[in-house]
Amino acid sequence: MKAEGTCKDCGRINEVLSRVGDRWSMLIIISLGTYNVLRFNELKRILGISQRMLSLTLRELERDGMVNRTYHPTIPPKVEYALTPLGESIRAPLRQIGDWALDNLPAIDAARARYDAQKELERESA
Amino acid sequence: MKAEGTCKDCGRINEVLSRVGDRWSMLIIISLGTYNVLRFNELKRILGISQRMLSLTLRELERDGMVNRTYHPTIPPKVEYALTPLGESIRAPLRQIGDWALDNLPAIDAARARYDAQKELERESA
DNA sequence: CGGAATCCTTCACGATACTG
DNA sequence: CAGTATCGTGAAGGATTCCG
Repeated sequence: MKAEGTCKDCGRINEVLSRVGDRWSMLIIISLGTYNVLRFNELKRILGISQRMLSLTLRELERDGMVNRTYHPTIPPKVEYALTPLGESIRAPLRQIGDWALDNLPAIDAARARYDAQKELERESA
Repeated sequence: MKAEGTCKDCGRINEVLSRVGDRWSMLIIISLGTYNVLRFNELKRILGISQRMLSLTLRELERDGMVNRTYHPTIPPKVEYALTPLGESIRAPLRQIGDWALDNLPAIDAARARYDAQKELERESA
């Protein structure tokens, strides 16, 4: 039972947001946006991601049409990854969130400090 | 070992993005943005979320200063949740992603269909 | 009504080893 | 080099029960 009471596309939108909000997908998109083209092990080294997760995440991104995979049948083999136009197009809204995060991290940290201090007081008075 | 090779704030930004990308956090923010004020069980009913996850997620959002919790010591008790200004402020960038998702869902679906069909062909030829 | 505590299952993820 | 396959663990999340 899903019960998306808000709107009927919320499920799909959330699906996309989950993909974007996913740790590795986002970092891969950012990296490819920055370097344009990267090989498998370059991404692996840059992100500090396990082979397994990199392989899985890249496959998802490729399937969703966000990333282009180019296989060069040389020896040793060489595989290059780049953003598709679709992948490029998500960078702008992604940056919006990133900018918001940067702008509001201090506020979030302050809120957390307040919250934790308050809870601490409540616990002492018990 | 975290190894954020991209930028030093990437860890924190990703933290925020994970919160936003999280299924329930996002849906709660959207719901509170739509209805302004909601009680615990109203949110529960609207979202089809378990008590446990709703409680945990609301606490996180409150701690981060995104959501305001108001306790009315009546009988029976009544607790109301609403967005703080900080919570309100994330709605705009969130909408950007939502709009992107809506606009590009057909492209994503098409890409998936292409990908799956291609993989199917490859498997047949084996 | 609005939670907190407990239990239990699933699975996301990393580490490791193997292959073309 | 660029993966796939397998295994083990911790954490996420639902169901249930109890409490102020």
